[in-house]
Order: sequence, then structure tokens, then C-alpha cells
Amino acid sequence: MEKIITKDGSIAEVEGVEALHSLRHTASHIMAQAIKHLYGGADGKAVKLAIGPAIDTGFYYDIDMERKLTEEDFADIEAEMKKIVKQNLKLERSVLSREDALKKFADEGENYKVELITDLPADAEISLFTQGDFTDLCAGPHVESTGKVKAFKLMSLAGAYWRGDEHNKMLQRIYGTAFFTKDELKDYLTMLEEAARRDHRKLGKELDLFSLHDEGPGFPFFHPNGMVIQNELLNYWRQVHRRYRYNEIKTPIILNRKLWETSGHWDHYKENMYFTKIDEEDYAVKPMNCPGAALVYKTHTHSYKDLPLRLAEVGLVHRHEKSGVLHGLFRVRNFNQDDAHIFMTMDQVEGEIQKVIDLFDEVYKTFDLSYKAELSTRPENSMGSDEDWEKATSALQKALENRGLDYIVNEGDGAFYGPKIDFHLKDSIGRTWQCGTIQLDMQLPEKFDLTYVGEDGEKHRPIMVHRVVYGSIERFIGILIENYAGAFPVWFTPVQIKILPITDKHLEYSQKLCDKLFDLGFRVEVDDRSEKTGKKIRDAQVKKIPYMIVIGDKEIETGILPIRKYGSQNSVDMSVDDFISYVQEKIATRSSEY
RNA sequence: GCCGACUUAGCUCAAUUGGCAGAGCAACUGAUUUGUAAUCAGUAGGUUGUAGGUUCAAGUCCUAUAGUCGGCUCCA
Repeated sequence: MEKIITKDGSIAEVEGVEALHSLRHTASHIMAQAIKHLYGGADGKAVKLAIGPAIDTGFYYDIDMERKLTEEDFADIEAEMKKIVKQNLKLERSVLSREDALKKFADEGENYKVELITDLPADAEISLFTQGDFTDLCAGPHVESTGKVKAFKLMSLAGAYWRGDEHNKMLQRIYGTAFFTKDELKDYLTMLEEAARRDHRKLGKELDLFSLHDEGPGFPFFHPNGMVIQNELLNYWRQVHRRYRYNEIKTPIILNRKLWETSGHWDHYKENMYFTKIDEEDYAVKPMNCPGAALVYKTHTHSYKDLPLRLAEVGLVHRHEKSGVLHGLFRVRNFNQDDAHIFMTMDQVEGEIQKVIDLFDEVYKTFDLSYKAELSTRPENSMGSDEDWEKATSALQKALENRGLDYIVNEGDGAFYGPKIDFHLKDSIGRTWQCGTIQLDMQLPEKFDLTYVGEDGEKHRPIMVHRVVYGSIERFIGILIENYAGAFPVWFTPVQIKILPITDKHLEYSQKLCDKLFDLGFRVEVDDRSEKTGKKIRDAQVKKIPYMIVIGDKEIETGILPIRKYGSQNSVDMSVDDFISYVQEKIATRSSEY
């Protein structure tokens, strides 16, 4: 239990995340104080402070000053912070009137604080926290004194726009982390090192899954091992979608400008699209699959009896992403969406969305992934009537609530054509990435004049849903690499079985065994190098191959195979047939155990 | 796109104040015939991201540019 000074100024005893959050908030004040001391000049005005909150991984402070900080300054700042910690200064909360607060910060040249105060609601209490010679506008909470901050470390520097708006000035952001004890800090740093070992960019290279080249920034190249994963994921995807009664289509990558004008992308998505000319006419490379699906829909008249009509498509889309955002397989410029467009009546929306959520849940469970759902509502640059947005948003909300899913709401984060539910998955260091998404679209059926014939014999407008489970195959593979640290379940790992003959004498038998397993559909290889067994085992372990079989005189004589599983120190004996059915069972059940 | 850092052999990394571009692993060749996490020896591998500049001399300093990394913004 830790004592903290809460937002209303009272003292409370808290523990866990809440206590840590307070500690880190105080740490950010200590850092700001240290930076003021070191670089603020006599009156402190050379350093202007913006905001400095605690975050999940620690804290940061955004500052504005002429001097450009580098990581070499960290040692100085940390040393100054240590002094402040050692002084064990009490944090004291005070309240000022709006005028007094504005005057105080204006006098100090803290124009960002002035702006923050100005934007506080009229009835807000303006609280300050003071430690020694440093006072900051702050709602709290904080720990009682600077001496509590026993273990901290500055982590990185970054630029950050004031108020997150790219039209504003870019400030210098310093990230740090803090813990109550040195051991906790050490554990955290160790965890980060381990996470770096799971990084999909590193493992992608080591396991020879994919590569990225200067010749195509953001356009990943998949190697044979990576393609095994991709194809297995798609096989599984097709099985699931068959069961959920989807039909698959394929639409072209390059389509005429007119189509994109009809769909609204030409007006709303142009900055993310690539263009080309064919026979003097404008064409665009598709950033989404939906207009193609709309054209397929229109090739027939549809009865209400056809609905819901589920058209799946694994579509390769290209999007121009700003150069600074590319990130391994997580953020690329072309990717395969495991898309589907569902056409239905308004009455069917809620039930159909629930089916989609069921499908998502099933798929994520298969990969041992936990996810977080987010509902995004109407953005500013959007099309359609208030009423339609209202109806669509509440249908999504109801589906989420009926399924009992926890979700958060992102106001104004929807697509320009409708609200959406996003499913976020975590990478190795806890950053979340949007994978699955369910987007209601009231616009496209209108734009493309999509209709179905109702019971009444009249034409009606269907509702459309876009949805992806994996999101992008590329991103999903990245998530899987980090989730499994490269040790994939048998069913989609690139090489399932490695046969290790002890000497050349055992090569022939090994090769025969390999052929037999290969013909049964297993991904199996023989290590026929003239290396010692220990070396072959080591290499197979490093490549994270699920099953190793050492073949020597004994095995040839008895026909019993010693199976050594990945991560295990010893082997278990199995007959060839038992081993075959054992592995077949692991694959059939998509087990993540070996 | 913006802020900062980085870029040396296939990979991971060295190279003192500017002074002969190197190691381990991988690859290849040969020897070795090996029983559960690295056998030995040899060979080859480079316009130091790219383009300029400063200098007697540039991996090292300067400018531009590309890419990568950490963030911001944006997003599957």
C-alpha cells in the first residue's frame, strides 16, 4: 500500500497500477524540475513545459526549448533527478483562482500552461503541485514526496506535436519509466530485452520468413517459409468461412477512376491512393476491396431470400502511408485483407454482426490471442445522414452488448462511410495493433445503387458490412511471430519435422523416412550435413522446429523413433505409425502444444 | 510528412585524436563418420546505403538524399 495525494487533495492508500501511476506522475515532475534546473536559465524561462503524464509504460514530458536534447544528456538529467529524489521534497497541492493561475504562468512565460488553463471548463478547480522550487499545473495524483521515486530511467527522445496536432509546433518529448523498487525496474528492463528477442522483424530474418528492401519500402517480400505460414492461415480462413456460409470472390487491383468517384474514395481517400494511366484514362490501384464487391453484387438482381449475402475476398490493397509510419509487417504499403462484404436488410444487421463477432472470437482463440474491442463513431469528414449514423452505431453497440464484450468508445474515429468495431491485438512490447474490424456502410449501397427485391416485390436498399478478421495477413503474421516468439503451432510452422542422421550410414533410412512423411503431407527435412548430432540438434532448436528425430543404428534396427520436441531436453520413443498419427492429431486440432 | 538516432561482408558487430577495412557465425572446399544445444583446417566474401564536398589522406568531418529504428500524426 502506498499513500498518494489524490485529485481532490485528500490522502488515500492505494496499490498496484494506481500507486504506480502516481509514482510515475511524480517522476515526470521530477524530470521537468531537473530539466528546468539544468537548461532553464536563471529565470527558468528557457524551458517551457507542455504536458507530462504517466502512461502504461512509465511517463513522459513534452517540453519546448531551443536546446536540442540528445540521449547523451540523459546522464545529466538523471543525475539532477537523483538529487531531487535525495532531497525527498514534499509534494504539496494548492488551488488557485483562474485569474491567479493565468497570471502566475503568464509571468513565468509558460504559454502552454496558460493555454491549458484557458481551455479548462469554467467550473474546473485549478490545482497546482509544488515540490521544492518547482510548481506545475497538475490535477494529480502524486506520491507524497520525491524520495519515493527510487528507481527510474530515461528511455527515449521523440518529437511530439503540441496537442497531437500536426499543424502545431513540434515539442521535445522525453520518455522515462519509474518503479517503487530497483528490482522492479530491473525486471522491466529485462522484460524489454526479452521482448526485443520476439520482435517479428528480427525473427522474420532469422527464420527466413520475409524481407524488406530499399527498392520497395513498405512492400514486404515473402520467402518460402513465410509463404507456408501465409498459405496455412488462408487454408484455415477458408475452412472457417465456408462453415459460416461465405462465398469467395476475387476482384481486380487496378480499376477506373469513375469507380472511385462513385465510391467516394476519389474525394475522401485520395491522399492514400496510387494512380496510373491506361489508354489515356485515369486508373487507381485499389486501397479497399468494397467497390469491386459492389460491382459483383450488381451482376445479378437479388431477392431478399439471398440475404444475408456474404462475399469474401482476399484482396491485395495498396495504400500510400507516410514514410515515417512504416514498421516491419505491422505497417506496410501493400497488404492482403481477408475481407468480406455482407449485404443484408436492416433487420438482419444485429444478428449478422453477432455471427461475425462469433467468427472473430473463434479465430482469435485458435491463435491464443486476447483482443480488445473498440467502437468508433462518426468522424468529421463523413458522408450520410445523422439518422443513418445513429441507427448503424446503435446496431453495432447492441451487438457488442448482447455478446457481453467489453469495449471502449472512440468518438469520431469511424470511417467516412460508417461506424465500426475494431479488434486490437498486442505485440511483444504491449503496443496494440488494429487487426479485425467490422464496418457498417450506409453509403456504398446508395452510391452504387445496390438493391434487392423484397417480399413486397419492390426494390429495397441493402445494408453493407465490410469486415476483416486477420485485418491484414501481413500484420497478423507479425502478431503471430511475436505472440509465439517464432515457435509456431505445428499446423502452420514452416518446417514441422527434422530428421537427423548420425552418420552417412543412416542417410538412406533417414531419406526413406523423410519421403514417407513428405508423401503424407508433412513439411519434413533431413539434415544430411556431415556435422555432429549435437550441432544438428542445436540448429534445429534455433530454427524452432517442433519435432527432431535422431536416426542411428538402434532406430534402423528397431524402427522406433526417438522424438525430441522443441524446447524439451529429452526424447520420447514412438513407432513410426504412432508418430504419424500423433502429429496428424496436433495438426487437425490446430494445437499450440507439440 | 514532422522530431531524433542509426546505416561497415548474407547475419551480429569491431576499427584510438582523420592514417593499411577486421572478427565470429553463415556460405564454399577438404578432412572427419560423429548418439541429443556449436569437430577441425582452409577459401572466398566490401566502391563502408547513395551522391557530392573538405583534406596529402575520409568508415571517421561537412552537405544533400534514401532506407531503417524510436516516437508524433495517420491507420489494417
